[in-house]
Amino acid sequence: MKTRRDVFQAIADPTRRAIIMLLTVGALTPNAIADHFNSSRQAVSKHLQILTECEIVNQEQQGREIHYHLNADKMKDIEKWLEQFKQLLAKRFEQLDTVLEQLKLNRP
Amino acid sequence: MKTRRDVFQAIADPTRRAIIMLLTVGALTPNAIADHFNSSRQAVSKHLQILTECEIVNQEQQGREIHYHLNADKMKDIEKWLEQFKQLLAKRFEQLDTVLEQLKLNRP
DNA sequence: AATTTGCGCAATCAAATAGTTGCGTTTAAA
DNA sequence: TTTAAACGCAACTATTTGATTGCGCAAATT
Repeated sequence: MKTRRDVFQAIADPTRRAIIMLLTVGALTPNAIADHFNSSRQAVSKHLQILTECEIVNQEQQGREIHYHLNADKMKDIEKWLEQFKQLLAKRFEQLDTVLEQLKLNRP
Repeated sequence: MKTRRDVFQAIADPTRRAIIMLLTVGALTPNAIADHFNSSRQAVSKHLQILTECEIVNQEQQGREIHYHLNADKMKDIEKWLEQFKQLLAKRFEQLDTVLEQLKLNRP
């Protein structure tokens, strides 16, 4: 398995989903984030690293602290995919409609 | 990590996302699905197993063939989460708006 | 009846993940 | 200046994942 770094990978983990939610409110440091969970700082740090690689999060150094900002725009990738899916599904139902329509026409 | 079986896990893999897309058009057998990719039947079968456990897909036995149907409803779980996220984000901007509003009021 | 086809299942393997522990570095506080 | 806090990074472990191979069973085909 090649290491994938995309939004879908990012949100696959429940802790990361929680971190994303946390960061919607505002930028936080790894310690601040870890305080909200039962996770250790290092564990959070690893997730932040992945989220950074997925470009869902940016770092901002402030003195000895690093503030992690959410890049909410990246979440649109999920929306885009969902939209594609829904369009395909709609088309499928259109086809079904066509079939049903034809059945109606052929009725005696 | 306890094995999670949720929609987020299901869509984390690109092959599984492709399978989901394929199944929007209609139910297919593992072999039929495998024909659309460079994946082997067994590899596809494993993904189908996961998708089944995630309840994104249902099996329907027809003789010696098994047709895999998409349970499109399950995809709403993703939408729900995205919606939650967007609401949180909106609230954040509301707060920002309040702050900006106050800054304006304090202007000379 | 013999063969082929479609499939699940188990065993196996390499790579990735999630997590921990233990550094070292830089910045801030005493 | 010494000490403490906030990190990143590397090493290490257990667990999961994605994929392959080979087997066996049941349903079609011949």
